[in-house]
This record gives sequence, C-alpha cells and structure tokens, in this order.
Amino acid sequence: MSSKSGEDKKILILEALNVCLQNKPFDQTSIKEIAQQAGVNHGLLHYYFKSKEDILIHYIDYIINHYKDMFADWLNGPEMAEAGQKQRISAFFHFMNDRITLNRPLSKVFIEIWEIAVYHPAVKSKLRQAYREWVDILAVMLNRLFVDPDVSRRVSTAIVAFLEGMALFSIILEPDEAEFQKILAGFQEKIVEML
Amino acid sequence: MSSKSGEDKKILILEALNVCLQNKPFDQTSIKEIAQQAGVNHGLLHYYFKSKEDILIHYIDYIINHYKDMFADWLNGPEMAEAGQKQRISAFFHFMNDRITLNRPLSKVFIEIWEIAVYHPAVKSKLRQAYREWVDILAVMLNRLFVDPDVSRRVSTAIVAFLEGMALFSIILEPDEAEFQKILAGFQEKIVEML
Amino acid sequence: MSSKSGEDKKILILEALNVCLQNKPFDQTSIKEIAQQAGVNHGLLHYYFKSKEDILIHYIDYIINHYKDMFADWLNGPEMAEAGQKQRISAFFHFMNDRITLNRPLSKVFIEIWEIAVYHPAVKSKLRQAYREWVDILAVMLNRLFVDPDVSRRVSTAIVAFLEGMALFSIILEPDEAEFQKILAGFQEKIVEML
Amino acid sequence: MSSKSGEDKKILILEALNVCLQNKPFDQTSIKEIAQQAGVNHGLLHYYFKSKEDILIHYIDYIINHYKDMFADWLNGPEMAEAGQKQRISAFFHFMNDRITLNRPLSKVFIEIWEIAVYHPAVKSKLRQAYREWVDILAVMLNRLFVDPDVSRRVSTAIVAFLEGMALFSIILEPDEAEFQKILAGFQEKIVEML
DNA sequence: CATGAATGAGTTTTCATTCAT
DNA sequence: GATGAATGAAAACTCATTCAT
Repeated sequence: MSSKSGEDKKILILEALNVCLQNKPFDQTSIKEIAQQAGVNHGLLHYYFKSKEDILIHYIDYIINHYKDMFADWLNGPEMAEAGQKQRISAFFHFMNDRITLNRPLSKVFIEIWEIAVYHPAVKSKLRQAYREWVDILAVMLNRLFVDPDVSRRVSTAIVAFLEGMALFSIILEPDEAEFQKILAGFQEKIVEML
Repeated sequence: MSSKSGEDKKILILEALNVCLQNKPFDQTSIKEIAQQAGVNHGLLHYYFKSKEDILIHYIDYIINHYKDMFADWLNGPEMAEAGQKQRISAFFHFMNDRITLNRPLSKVFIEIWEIAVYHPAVKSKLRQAYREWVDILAVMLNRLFVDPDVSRRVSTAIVAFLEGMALFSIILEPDEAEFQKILAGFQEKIVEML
Repeated sequence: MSSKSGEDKKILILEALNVCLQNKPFDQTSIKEIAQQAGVNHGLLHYYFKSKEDILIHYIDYIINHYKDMFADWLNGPEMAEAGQKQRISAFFHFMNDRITLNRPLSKVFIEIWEIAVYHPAVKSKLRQAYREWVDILAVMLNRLFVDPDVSRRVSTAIVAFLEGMALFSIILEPDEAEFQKILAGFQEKIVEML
Repeated sequence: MSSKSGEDKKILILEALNVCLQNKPFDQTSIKEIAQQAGVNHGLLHYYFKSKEDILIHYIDYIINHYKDMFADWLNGPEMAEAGQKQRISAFFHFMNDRITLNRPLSKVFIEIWEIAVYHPAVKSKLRQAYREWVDILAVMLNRLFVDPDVSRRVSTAIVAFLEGMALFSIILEPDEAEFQKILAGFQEKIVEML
C-alpha cells in the first residue's frame, strides 16, 4: 500500500527521462536533471539502475514495449475483430497515423533512439527487432494482396519506411498539420485502392 | 602554397569530423579527437572556429552544401539534358538510390543530423530548408503528372519521406543489400508506371 | 535462544570484516560488503556500531585480543608448564612461527593494521600497547640471559621486530615456504645457542 | 628555460603526494589535495597522469628509484672504495640505519606502500623486486662469511627483515631515539663480531 | 531488531576553452 | 599560425548514514 513499490519507482524515473527527452538529447541530460524531473534524489537513480547507460537501456525497452502493448491491445480490440480486410487495413493505417506517425512527442523520442542505435549495438538490435515485428504484422495483413510472400514483405517494409520518414518530417519540416494529414490520407487511399 | 590556406584547413577539420561521426555521436567526440583525426593541434580548432558548436554548425552547412552541389552538378549533367521525362525521373531515382539512400556513411551522418536538429532550432531550420529544396525540385519533375500542383508537392514529400525512411532502415535493419535494392526498384517502377 | 545475541552478532560482523580484509583494504571495503559477508542487513551495522570507523576500532581490538588470548592460553598450557628454560624458549619460537609469523591471512591483516595505525592515533596506541606487552613477555623469558634488564628488553624488541619483518616478507616476497622456514629455524637456533 | 618542463612537473606532483602521505593514506588523499599541495590545478594531474592509480604507480617507482639511486651513489662513494670488508659492512649498516631505518618520513611511506602492495599485484611485484635487489647486494657483501651461498642469502634476508621490522617499530612504538639506536648498534655489533 | 529506500556530501574524471610562448 | 600547458565547470558515480515501516 503505502508508497510506490520498487518497480513503480523505476517507471517513474523512466517517465521522467521521457519528459526530459522532449527538451534535450540523452547525452546532454544529466542524472540530476532526470532525478529532479522525477522528484527524487539523484543518488536514488543509482540505487535503481546501475549506471546512466542502464537507465537508457531500460528506457528504450520501456518505450518500445509500451507501444508494442498499445498496438497489441488495439489489434485485439473491436475494430479488428469485426471488420473485413479492407476495413482492417484502413483501420490499421488510421491507428498508425494517429498514435504513432503523428504523435510528435513520440517521434522526437524515436529520432533520438535512432541516433543512439546507430552507435550502440545493443540498442540497434532492440530497435531492429521491434521494426521487424512491426513489418511482419503488416506483411501478414497484406498477404492476400500478393502471390509472393517476399513481395508482401517488401511492400510492408516500404510502408513502414515511409511512415517513419513521415514521422521524421513531422518534426523537421514543422508542417501544417492538415497538409500533412492529406499526404498520409492520399497514401493510405492508394494502398487500399490496390486491394 | 606550401601549406593549406585557412579555408582549406577548415575543410580539413570538417572532413575529420565527418570521419569521427562514423564512430561516435558528436557529443561524445572531443575536440582533441577531431584535431587528431585532422592531424592538427587541438588549439587550432579554436582559432578557426569559435566553439565546438560552431564546428558543428559549419559541418552541417558543409555536408548539406556538398550534397546540394553534387545534386546540382548532376542535374546539369548529360543524363538530364537529353532524356525525356520518363527517363529523367528514372535517372533521378537512380541517382538518389546510389548516391544518397544507399550511401551508408552518409545515412549514418544524417541520422545524427536529424537528432541534432530535433533539439537545435538553427540546425533544424537549415535541414528543413534543404529538404524543402529537394521536395521542390522533385515536385517540378512530377508537375505534369498531376493537375493540382499541391498534389504534386504532396507526392513529392511522400517520396522523399520514403527515401529517408529507407536510409534509416539501411542502417538499423542491417538489411541484405540485394533485398533492399528490390524494395527501392519496386517502388521506383510503380512511380514511373504512373507517368 | 533461537537467534544470536547482540554480542554474537557483533562478533559475526567483525569476523566478516576479517574475511573482507583478505581481499581489499578497509577503505575500499564498503559497509554493504561487510554486511553481505556477515549475511545481515547493512542497516544493522549501524545499529550495532555507531559508524564505519567504530567497526574498525572494535575489529582491531577484537583481533589483538583474539591473539592475546590465544597466546595467554598457550602460555598456561602444558608446553610451558613442564619444560626447562631452553625448551620453553624453543617452544615459544615454535608457537610464534606457526601461529603468527607464518600465518599469512593474519600477516595480511596486520600489514593493514600497521598502515591504519600510522595515520590513526587511537589505533596506533592500541597497537603499541600490544607490541609492548609482547616484548615484555619475551624480555622476561630472556631475563636470565642478560645481566642488564635493559639489554634483555632491547634483545626482545629486536626479536619481535625481526619476526614482524619476516611476516611482512612472507606476504611481499612470496617466498618458498621451506626456504622461509629455514631462515626462521636458523635464527631460532642462534638465539637458543646463546642461552 | 622559462618554467618547469613536463618531467619536472610530474616530479613536482609526485613530491606533493609524498608530502600528503605524511598525513593521510593514499585512499583518503584526494586528487584535489595533491594538486593543492603541488600548487597546481587539479585538472592538470589528469593531464600528466592518466588516473589516480597511475599517479600512485609512478610515485612508487619514483620513491623506490630515488632510494635505489641514493644507495648506488653511496656504494660508489669513498667509504666503500677504500675500506676492508669489516669496515665496509660496518659502513653499510651505518648507512642503512641513518638513511633508511631511522628515516621516519620514509618509514611512514613504506608502511603505506606495504599495505598497497598487499592488495595490488603490480605494486607488490615492484616492491618484491626492490627487496630482492637489496637482499642480493647484502648477500654478496656477506659472501665470504659463509661457505654456502644459500646461507648467506638467508642471513641477508633475515637482516633486511629485521631492519624493516625496526623501521615499522620506529613509527608504531614511538620509541626513544637513543634507546632505539642502541638496539640497532647492538645488532650491528653482533654481525660484525661474526666476521 | 530488521529492512531497504532515501539522502547528500564527496570523489574521480572529462573536456571545452584560454593563453603564453 | 601552432603548440601544449593550464583552468574550472560539470558530469557520473559511490557510499556512509539515516529513518520510516
């Protein structure tokens, strides 16, 4: 009962890092800043995590799992249960756009994670795994569209690449929201048309 | 004559940073490491640039302009001068794939630049400008395809987003090169088909 | 009945420190490491002792008294009760060699205690007292050898100094055990010869 | 000309550590304290040495070599050149007593080095090497005394052990200087008598 | 008594930057 | 222009100690 348990405290710290990453890259965020954001003593971060890098690793796991769970919940939700394939794919894109691609705080964090992954093999490996799972799920959805399963995997990879490129642009180009939605909508339409 | 002029020394330093960025992010690369890579005394970096950040700014200008120039040269080259629209667009994609999207050292550096841009307004602004120019050039090439110029701009943005997403994946997914080429080729085909 | 009493717990902790000191100097041994070695919660160490330094002080008392008691027991034992002076001195050296000078874990700990004593007046004082007692006991044994009691005290001091030097060398020189025994035996012989 | 050269600065720092070790053990002496004692900025210690441990290693080399050189100079000096064996051994003990065994600041530092050596294999190795050289030199001097060279090595080891024990006692027992001299003189006499 | 979360002072280390030569 | 010694701020990390439960 009382106060937060150990695991909750860890989450509290990881959420604090998530907030910090909206303002500064990880390398420029000090342990003390994360602690302050979390409202705890900086020494405590070393009680729960064995190093700053350890916080990062746990954070990346946390953020990837958070969105994986969110995605899994949605997949098991009503939208996917009832609809036909076309509707399902349409719903899928809707979910992706709303919750991932146009989620700016998330995109910011992912651009940071991309960069860390480039120079950090363990992080790169985690990220690769997450993208592969995502591509696989989409490939299954597109399966009936293409005779060759290799082709559906390639198309699926291309779609995810496009969405990640759009996430990047949503941050860098500072685009007009409506204009940006149109690009995604036009794309989505083209795909659904193909079915 | 004997030794490099001031401008050449600056370029030497920026190229050294370019090499360093293949191994470590900018924040983890010290002035001394850049100097060592450049083969000059570290104190000199502060003679040519007013701070470490100043080196970064000049580096980003340098790398963007380098590729802009490369692109401009190519645009004015023989491939573009003679061909019809279809061939020009085909040649354009070929150029993009070979020199940009599948250029891994460049992609690494750009993922780094993306991340810096997220937290650094001046860098973000430069990067936005570069992407806009790129999108504009492509939009002009696609102009005749679409009645509405807004549409051709959207399609152009989508294409560039896709290519950047593929550049990201070329680093993160550590894909099979041939497989990756097929994705790009399939995409390119679809676009040319539309013409 | 069930669990250890307070005094036993203290001993348990001091013994744990004794084990730790085989691996690391006191300054590099944390309270938590001692606690872990003792199998108790680290917070308890502050219940039984008022500070880390307090543990050290009690440890040094403990170790010195432990060997004083051992020595006293031996002095009151059968070897000393029955024999003539020559045999007693011979037995004395045998005891010293076996239980003190060639006891490597003990020597390690004493080198540590010497160092602490150098910079810590209270510890130095305890150690001085212990050495004086030891020298006095030996001086009494040598009493009949020398007319002047000052001389027997000096010889006694010299012998103890020699034995401590040998203890040091047993750790630092990593000597061949047999060779080392010969040095001690040769020395002992010379002394007994003098009687 | 100007100011100290790099090597001189290093010596300056090592001498500063030497002063510090009269007051505190190495582990309790901070880099900042050493720097302050040396009259230089603490950052500079990391310019000249790669870590605190590196300072320690260089310090131990420095102190050992310092006394080795002192000893070598003396060996090549007038006292040893002219005299007979008896006088040479007598002179040798005189040198040892004055400059080593009764040199209290040196003894303090050596007790510290002993302790460090116990837990630090590289330091232990250096120290062992130094003691072996010392024992060897003395063994050569005692060579004619004993038929068996192994015996002269054992006696030599015993003598050095005794002297180190006396150095320890000169610190721990806080003895009366005159009384202490008598012990050493008595011992010396016995050895010379044996010749 | 026992636990382990929490605190905060103190330490080593790194590094951009300056500057005298 | 070039050099490398010097500075000082800031960072990660450790750990004895406290204390609520």
